[in-house]
Formats: sequence, C-alpha cells, structure tokens
Amino acid sequence: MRIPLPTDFSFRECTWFLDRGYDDCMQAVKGKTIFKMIRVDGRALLVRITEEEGFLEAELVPNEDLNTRREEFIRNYIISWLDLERDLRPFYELLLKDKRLAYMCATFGGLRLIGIVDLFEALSWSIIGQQINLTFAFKLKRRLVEKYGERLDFEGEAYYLFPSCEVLAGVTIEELREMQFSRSKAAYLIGLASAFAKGEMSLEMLKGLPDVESRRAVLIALKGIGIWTANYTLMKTLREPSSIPHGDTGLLTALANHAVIKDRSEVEKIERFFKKYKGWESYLVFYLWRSLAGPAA
DNA sequence: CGCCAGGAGTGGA
DNA sequence: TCCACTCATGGC
Repeated sequence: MRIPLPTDFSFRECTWFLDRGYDDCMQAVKGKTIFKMIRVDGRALLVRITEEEGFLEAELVPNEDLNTRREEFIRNYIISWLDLERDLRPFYELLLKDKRLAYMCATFGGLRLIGIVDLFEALSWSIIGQQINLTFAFKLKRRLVEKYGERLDFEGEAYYLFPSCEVLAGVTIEELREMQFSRSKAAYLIGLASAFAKGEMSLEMLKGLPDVESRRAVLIALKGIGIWTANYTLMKTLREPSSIPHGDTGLLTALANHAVIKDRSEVEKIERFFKKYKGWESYLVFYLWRSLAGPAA
C-alpha cells in the first residue's frame, strides 16, 4: 500500500531516530527498510516499510491478503506513528528566528516526531525509563517484551509486539524483580496493566475528555505516572502539540548546550523560551532531544 | 568509586 | 505548596 509523503519529510532522519544506537526491540531498521509489528484486529502482523519517490510503500511480510478495513488501520497507524500529516513549515519558521536553533532546520530537517501509537505501551515505556539511563531502560524493555510479548519470526529475525495489558496484569512483582525491575517500577507497571485490563483506562476514554488539562489529570491519577510521564505521553501518543515533559534531564541538558539556560534551575527562563514556540513545544522538545545525539552519521 | 540517568511517591514543615 | 528523603540499578 502507498502512503503519500508530505513536504519536509526525511526518511533518513526518521529511520536514524528509530535506530539511534539503542537496542530498541519495538522495530528494526535494516538498511533503508523499517520492520514494525502491528496488532491488527488482535493479530500480530509484520509490516515492511520502504521509501519510494513521494510515498512510503508498506507491505505485510510474509505476504498476506488484507481487507480494506485492515489496510486502513495499518495506513492510519503509520501516519500516526511517523506524524505524516503535519505541516512543519510554521515550526521551521520559528526555529529560523532563533540563531541558536536555526541550524536544526537543515541538520534535522524532515525529522518527524516519532510517536508511540499504543497508549498502554507509551505509559509502560515511560515507567520503565524513569530515572534510569536509556541503555538500561531499553534492556529492561527487551527483557519484558521477549518474555511476555507476541513474537513473529521472519528471515531469521524475531519481531515482537509489546505485551498486552491482560498478560502484564497477571505478572507478579517477583517475576519482574528477577529482570532487574525495581519493586516500585514493577508495582507501577502491573497496576497500570490492571487498570487497562479492567477498562478503567484507555485511549478512547482519554480522547473523550474535553481538554488537555483533564487528560493530564486523569493520567497523573495513575500510580507511577507523574507530571513528566503524563506530558511525555500526551506528546508521543495523544499528539498534543504543546506538551513539555518538565524536569526532563535530557531537555535541560539540551537547553544548556544551546545556551538557553546556564544551569538547570532556571525554570522561569525555560518558560519564557518556550512561549516563543506556542503550538510547537512538543516538536521543539523532540528536536532538542534529537540534538543530544549530534548529526546523523 | 561516585555521580548520573528521558522520575515518582511519601511525609513533614 | 514546597522540600528532603527514599527507591534502585546499570552505565560511564
């Protein structure tokens, strides 16, 4: 199936992010091809994505027939995942006004805010990543996914779906402790899975709320979800354009690198800085995170 | 060895 | 509302 590409889209930048030196088990990048597992109608399907002139080509591997409804689902998934329907030009206009950040338009041009389409996965990943370095966080996620996630083998490689809330709701703290999860991380994760499994939390429910503030409040009411995670999730899954993961250590480092702040306690300065990027705060955060890794090789 | 990492909960002032 | 303390473990 073909998915048309917008202007200001860089396959290279997007795949670079997906394969940015961490061991992420949720997708694989091989050369100029992306492999991604997607749950469609309860079934685990492996999608292969390549770039053609002006569009993305997505196909199932091993090849499999799709009805229109499933095709639409996969199409929408990829559009949401890679944020393909956003016009980045207004964002770049704002960046160009700032001498410190203008270079990003050229260096990271066409980079899309890569999302986490599934809400449960996004929240779980946030909990896993809290207060530990990313290398270790990806390691924890891989252990969890390889033990509890659905697997599909293709051409000698194993691909996984993030574990379902039903499965994780039945896991014990001790099992997760054995995988080096801290006691609190384990408890948060199981509690979260249970809330999803019981239907107390869902993307539909969140989308049904009237505004960002109420969504944030509902998220924070979950054990283990603080302001950082709530904003991270609003940005990565709900696609809130103005969500800032306040207190994020990577964000503070990037702001210091770009001489926006001198030390990490300048909260007001950060607030003033972001005011200039109204409606694009999430993208700015994403690009600042991107900057931490330097230009793509 | 010490500090840090894409934090959060709790309890006390 | 705002600190200080605690959790917990690998990476560097």
